[in-house]
Amino acid sequence: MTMSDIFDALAHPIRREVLEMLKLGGMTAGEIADQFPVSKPTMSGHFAKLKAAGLIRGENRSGSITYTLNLSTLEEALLGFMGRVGIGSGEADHQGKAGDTA
Amino acid sequence: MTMSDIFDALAHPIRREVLEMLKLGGMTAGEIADQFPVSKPTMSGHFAKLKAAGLIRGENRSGSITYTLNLSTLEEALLGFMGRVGIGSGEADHQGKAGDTA
DNA sequence: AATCTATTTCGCTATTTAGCTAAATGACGA
DNA sequence: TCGTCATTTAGCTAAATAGCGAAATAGATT
Repeated sequence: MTMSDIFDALAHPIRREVLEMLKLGGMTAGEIADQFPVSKPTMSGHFAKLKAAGLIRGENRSGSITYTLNLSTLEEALLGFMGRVGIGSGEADHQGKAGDTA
Repeated sequence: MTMSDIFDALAHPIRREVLEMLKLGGMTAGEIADQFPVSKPTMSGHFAKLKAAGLIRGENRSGSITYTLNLSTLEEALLGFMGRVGIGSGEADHQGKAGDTA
């Protein structure tokens, strides 16, 4: 659940797409896997990374596993990083704003 | 400069830290490299990736190279992705800026 | 030109990641 | 229990990534 876990998880296009799909609601591992041209074990590995990063949650529901998006983790990580590089609301850092001498 | 380039660039902690450092202003390659416990050739490789992703710009200034943060690329990518997963303004899919699936 | 400094490119090795098939696990229905 | 479906784990290979030291390049300075 560290910051690096999260950015590692986001590094793979398939994993980013999985997150996008889950935006619309929970889906089972199989349903998700069917949308991608890789094997199910490979997809299972992607799910494991997303789960390790805290970006999705798996719920065991009657024989299959439904994954749901954990939006708050993602939001916290991305907004936090954006703040640190100076994007968005000024809650980035407490001292000098960008723009002074290099 | 694709979406994947950007997220690949963000995957490495050193590269994320470089971006944070540059928030305060431009720095030369050597100045940046001195802050990290890896060799200069290794840092040079990190700069190359950040540059390929469009996240920094290098300016040749009197014998050394000053890198500056290209905030707009980063902002566009992160806000775009956040929009796609449903973070931020309710608008989910704005305009696809990256059609990469590789 | 010769040299010095800053940075990158070139080989090279070690580690990590992504993908596969095959086998194992877990839950469910007959 | 037996078989079946859904998913994960195990074991492997190929490719990508990160790191290094040595050498090459590019600008300045002498």
